[in-house]
Formats: sequence, C-alpha cells, structure tokens
Amino acid sequence: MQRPDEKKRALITATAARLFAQRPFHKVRLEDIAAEAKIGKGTLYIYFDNKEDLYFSLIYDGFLRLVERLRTQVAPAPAPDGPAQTAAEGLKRITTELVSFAFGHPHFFELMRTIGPGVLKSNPHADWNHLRHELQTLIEDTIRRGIAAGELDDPLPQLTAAFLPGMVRSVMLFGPRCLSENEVRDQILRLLEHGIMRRTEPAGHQTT
Amino acid sequence: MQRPDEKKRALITATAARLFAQRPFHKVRLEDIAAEAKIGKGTLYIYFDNKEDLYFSLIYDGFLRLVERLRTQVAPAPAPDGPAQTAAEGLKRITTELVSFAFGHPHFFELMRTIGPGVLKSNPHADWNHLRHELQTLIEDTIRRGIAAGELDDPLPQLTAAFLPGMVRSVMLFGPRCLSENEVRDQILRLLEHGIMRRTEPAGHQTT
Amino acid sequence: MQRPDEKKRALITATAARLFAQRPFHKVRLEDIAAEAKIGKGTLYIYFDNKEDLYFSLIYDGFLRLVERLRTQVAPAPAPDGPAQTAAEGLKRITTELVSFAFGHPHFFELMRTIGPGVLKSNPHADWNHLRHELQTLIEDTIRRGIAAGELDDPLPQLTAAFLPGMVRSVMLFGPRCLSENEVRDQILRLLEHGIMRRTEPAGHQTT
Amino acid sequence: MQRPDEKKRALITATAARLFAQRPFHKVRLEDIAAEAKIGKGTLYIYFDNKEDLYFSLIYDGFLRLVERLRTQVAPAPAPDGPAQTAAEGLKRITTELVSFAFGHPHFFELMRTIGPGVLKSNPHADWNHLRHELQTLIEDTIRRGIAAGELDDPLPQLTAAFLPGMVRSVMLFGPRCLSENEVRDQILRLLEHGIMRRTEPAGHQTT
DNA sequence: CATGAATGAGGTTTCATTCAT
DNA sequence: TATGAATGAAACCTCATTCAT
Repeated sequence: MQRPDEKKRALITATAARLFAQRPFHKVRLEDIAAEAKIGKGTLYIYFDNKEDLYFSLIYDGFLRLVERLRTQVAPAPAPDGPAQTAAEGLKRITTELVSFAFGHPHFFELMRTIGPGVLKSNPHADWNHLRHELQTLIEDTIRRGIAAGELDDPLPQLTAAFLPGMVRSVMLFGPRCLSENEVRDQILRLLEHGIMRRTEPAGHQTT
Repeated sequence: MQRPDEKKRALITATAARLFAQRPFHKVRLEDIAAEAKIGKGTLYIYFDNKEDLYFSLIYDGFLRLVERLRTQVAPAPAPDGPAQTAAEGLKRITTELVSFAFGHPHFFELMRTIGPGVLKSNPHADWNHLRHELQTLIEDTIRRGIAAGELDDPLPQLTAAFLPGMVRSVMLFGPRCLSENEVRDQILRLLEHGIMRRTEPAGHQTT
Repeated sequence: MQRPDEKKRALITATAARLFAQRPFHKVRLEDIAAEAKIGKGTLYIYFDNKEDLYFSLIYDGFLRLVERLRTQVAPAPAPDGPAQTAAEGLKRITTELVSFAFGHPHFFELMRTIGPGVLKSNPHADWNHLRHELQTLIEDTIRRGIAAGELDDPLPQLTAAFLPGMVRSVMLFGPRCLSENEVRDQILRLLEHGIMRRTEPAGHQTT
Repeated sequence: MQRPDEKKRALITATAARLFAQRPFHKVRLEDIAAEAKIGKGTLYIYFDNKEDLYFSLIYDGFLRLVERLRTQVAPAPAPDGPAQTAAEGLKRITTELVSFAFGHPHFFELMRTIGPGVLKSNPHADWNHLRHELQTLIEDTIRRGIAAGELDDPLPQLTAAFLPGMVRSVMLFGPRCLSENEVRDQILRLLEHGIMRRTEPAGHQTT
C-alpha cells in the first residue's frame, strides 16, 4: 500500500498511540492495533521487536522530539550580546514549548503517565534516563543561570525543575478542559515567577 | 482468624500495594500477591471481586484517606476569631498534608499514576470522580477565600488547584530522592506564594 | 433445627434434586445447594461423601422407590386363582406405575436423563445396574408370561421392555405438557397392545 | 492448512464427540480434546467460542443432519401416483432413518441425552427448538395423513410422535447391544403398528 | 453436629509470538 | 515484505473440599 518502510511504521505508531492512550497497556491487544491499522498482525513484528518495544518506542519518540525542540529553543545564550532577561526568557520558552507540545500531542502525557521508575529500569532504551536527565538539566541550568545572574532566587532549582513538567502534566490529565494554551502557559509562569500571594508593599516574609 | 475480617483484607491490601508499586499491573500476578501475603489464591477472591477490583480498591482507599485528612485539616475558618492569614495558612496545611501523605505512602502516587481519565470511566467506584472533585474544590476554595480576603491574587484558581497535587506527584515520581519532607513542602509553598523571581523593587512585569 | 439425622438429609436431597433438575451437574455448586437449603456448606459433607455421591444418591433413591413399587405392584401372580388377563393387567399396572411415578416426580426423569452407560461405570453404587436389570426383568417377564399364556405375541420382549420406560421418558422430557396422566398412560398402552394401524375388519376394542 | 477451514473444524468436532460421549461434560477437558486432535489448545477457540459452544455445535450438527435426512426422505407424497400405504410407508421410512442414524452415530443419542428443556433455553442456537419441532411435526403429520386416509387410528398423534424418538433412544442407551439395526427397526414398527397383543381372530400379518 | 473461611489444584480462556504461505 | 492461522505458556478465576471454631 505504502512505501515499504517509513510510512507504515508511522501508521503503526500513530494507531498504537491512539489505542494505548485510550486504555491501559494490558487491555490493548496487538490484534486490535493491527486491525485498526488495517495490517496483519505479523507485520507489527517486522517493525517492532515486541509489544513492549512498540509501546516504549512510541513514548520515546515523542519524548525525544520534545527534548530536541527544547534543546534548540533554549540554547544557552545563543548570541553573545547582552541578554539581560535570559532566565525569564528561558523559562518562558521552556514553558511555552512544554505546553505547546502537550496541546499538540494530547495523548503523550496520557502515555507518559504510565511510565514510572519501576518501568524504566526494565526497558532496553538505555538512553531513556539520559533523555529525562537532559530535560531536567535543561530546565535546572536555566534556573541556575538566572540565579547566577541575580535574576532568580531559588534554593532548590532541581526541585523547581522537576515541578515544571509536573504542572503541565497535571493540567493535561485532570485540569479543566476549557482553557487555552496561552492561559495555561501564563498561569504556570505566573506561579513560577511570582506565586499567587499578593504583595501589599515591599515587605519581607518567611515561610517556615 | 475464621471470620472474613479486617485484618486479612488489610494484609492483602498492603501486600498488593507493594507489588503494584514495583511493577506495572499486568506484570503482577495474583499468585505472587497471594504467596507474598502467605494466603491462598482463592482467598483473594473472598475479599475482592477480581484483579481490577483489588487494584482500584487499593488506590481508592488511599485517596479516600488523603481527602478525609484534608477535609478535617482544612476546615473553612474553624474559629470565629480574626485570622488574617487564613489563606496562606490553608495552603500551608494543604501542602503539608499532601507532602506528608506522599512521604508516608511512597507507593501511592506510583499507583495513582496509572489512573487516568480513560480508566476512571470504566470502574465501578462511582464516587471516584466525586473524590477527585472534592480535592480540587478543597484547594480551589481555599485560594478563592484568599482572593476574596485580598490576600491572594490569582486569575485562575482552578488551574493552581490542579497544579498543587501535580507538583507533589512530580517529586515523588521523578524528583531527587535525597530531599526531606520539609524541603519539598517549603519549595512548593515558595513557588505557590512568591515564585522564584527575585523582586529587586516593586517593579511591574508583563508575561505575554 | 430438625432432628439431627433423617430430616436434614431429606431436606438436602430435595433441594439438590430441584437444582440438579434445573441445570446440568457442573453448573450446580454445592454452595448453591447449601444456601438454598439454608445450611452450611460443610454440613453437606456430613451426609454425603462428595458431590457425585450426593448426585447419584439422589437418583438412586428415586429409582429404588420406583422399582420397589413396581416389585410389589406387579408381583408374578399373587393369588393362585385363574387370572386370565394377567399379562394385559400386568402391563397396565406397570405402565400406570411408571407414568404415575413420572408425574409424581417430574424432576426424576430429568435427572435420570444425565445418567448413561459412561457414567454408570464410574460410580460406587454397585447395585445400580442390578436395579436397572430388575426393572428390565420385571417388564420383560410380564411380557414373557403373556406370551407363554398365548395372550401376547412378541418376538423380542427384551426390546419391548426397554421401550416402555423410554416412552415414558419421552413424554416427560419433550412431550406436550397439557396431557393428563391417564391420557399418557392410555396412549402408551394403546401402542403397546394394538399399535395405531387400523385393522381392516371392523373390530372394536376398548383400552380402559 | 493455513486457512481456517472445514477440515480442521471437522477434526475437532469428531474428536470432541468421541470424548464427550465417553464421559460427562465436566470431566472432558479442552486440553484433552486438543491433545487428542493433535492441535493447540488455542486453536479450539478459533473455531468455537467456548466449551459450551463446541459441545452444542456438536449435537446441533448431528441433529440437523438427522432432520434434513428425514425431511427429504419423508416428503409428503412425492409422486402423484396412487400410494395406498403412504402412512405405513412413511412410518417405516422415518423409523428406518431414525434407527439407521442411531446406529451410524452411536454417540449421538448419548450426547443428546444431556440436552434437556433446562439447557435448551440458555444456549444461543435459536433454531434448536425449531429443529426439534420440525422433527415432531414430520412424524405427527405422517400419522395424521394416515388417519385422514383411514389407514391409521390414533387419538393422540402428538404423543405417538413423541414416543418414536424415545423408543430409539431407549435402545441405544440401555437396550441389549446384540441386536441388529433391522431387528430394532422392525420391533419398533411392530409396536407402532400392531402392538404386542395377540388378536383373538386368527388374522395373519407381516411387518416387513 | 454445624459452620463458612480458607485453600489450591486444575479448569477455561487469552494473547503475544511464530512461521508457512 | 505481508499475512493470519496456529500455538501453548501463563493468566485469571472457580469451586469441591477441609478444618478450626
């Protein structure tokens, strides 16, 4: 039907993504995927090693695209001119990309949801953790640069970096459905930057 | 131990929780749970209808306990004296409880992870969504009261309310493991209240 | 509740008979029988060895009663006077008893149905076949006596003897439901005695 | 043998028929059937929905073949010539077919035995009762035609029609094993036509 | 004697995977 | 390369039977 290779692989990937997003792993039968994609069951095994491989390839591909976008978008000071707002700009770009990706791939976080530490150990994608680490580092470094530049004030950047994807995921999975991409992004940035506490006057305060 | 009783049900629940947190649903065999709990396979079916029921009961029980704690802890203005900082106090209590629960039940969010909109529809716990809604409302209302009191400033409280559990989950699932309960809680509160942007002086800012 | 022994055994028997008549052996759970009889599951094992034993005891008891009735009713010439119609009388009595028993125990033939050669070998009631043989002999001998007396004419009495219960069973299992005991009995006798072919000479005959 | 085909279905059917005739339903394991047929356990589920479906399909197929044979053999007056003995001829043909089928499929009545009103309701073969009704009608109508032609004399043809298969079943299940097909058929016809009572007038008659 | 919670062997059924076509 | 019939390991689940109470 299509060119032997890439087209069909993409067809499988897309079909599988849809089904895996609809129901949990063990309720999706390879037969369903094959039927939905209008191909034979055996064909799946030409493009993927087994069910798990298909599943993880799916998520990995998406994750890879996300990180690659971020990597290019949030390059550490691309131009050698004087970027005063680099940190705020960086966070904005990161958040924008993250939210944009989430809206563009509504299934992705639904799939990502099922990936946890327990699963990660047992799959052959050795660079999976590498990828996750790169995302974490990308965000964390942006914050650290902001701190170094006196722009930000964060005692635990690694935590904040972990929060950011978590917030995006929250909305996609359980948040109100009627919000626009911009609203979500702005709200995340608002929290990230200023929180929600009204500042009556330049008064100090302590949390603990 | 000849009456169908609480103790044994709790034993099963605890054992199952441990296993389900270690590996995904379809890799946990009921036989393993039974063996680990030192009971017969059939005994499981005295206390639970089937594998799914056991699984969901597990999570539901945990979720119920969490919401119940929050419900009592974050009562809307318990005393009629003049508590000016009710909102900040409320958020602190909620976050404390949330984080405390997360640390106390390290498996819970790992389990919760596998519950998504797709799964929720098809399980008999009718009040599942009710419970989720109560948590959302509990947080949201706290914020709204803060806004009404002029204490907080948040154009989208429903989003913020969704972010809060999301942040807790992030840490438990992917965050650095070496942080104390207090550190996590404080960092979440810091973000929630002030964000991480250094305020040099009362300067305005624009997001878009 | 009742006297320790006989009453309860009868209760079990009756309950089990009802259920076994409703659905096949493997769809009747001992739990159902116990529940229906309002007794504990374990109690069944006080009165019966196991499920099969209960089942076969059931049928055997009924069969025994049937044969015993026939044995006394169709005694071979009880009085030493000159009974000219002994054979016809005997067949009538047998048929009457057979049909009467079938109507009185509507479940019995439904149960009997599930007993076949294959099953018979594997059950401990050694005298089961003896009982069946007694019934066969009882009928067969009646016919043979009729033949010897010049009253009947049947080259294969053993076959006819086998047909008789078969005809009764047919009606109980699949025959029209609206017929009276007498109608069924008379029709069987009619066939047995004269068949349905009209005899060319206008010879009258009356059955009852 | 790579297409889901007739041959394999027939192989399964034959094997299953043999086993189900040897022991009762719940003592026949699908594993046995598969092993005996030299196929995989899963293959059974390609051709049949489940154990019950396999079982009922088995009997239904046999029953269908029987009725179809009868339907063609006992067509209502096939030729417009003057067949005076149509009724007797019809009964003879029916009985011949019935007995022939019974001898040709010695397992069939053994299987049929386990089918009763209780079971019939709960199985998906909607036309099962239709088939049974067709058999009943086929016989009944033959008798009625004989009555109308003045050939037969039977006040309850529907009962007689029910008796006929019952008699055949009797022999196959419990009758003496050493009789030939013809002997059985003739004896049934003898009963059906003239009964066994010797007619006082010295009137001769021959069955065959 | 009576009970019913507990058991676990063994049944039915599913489905990822293979391989002849 | 593509297929889908065939496979059988392994999962879920049932239920006859036991035994502590």
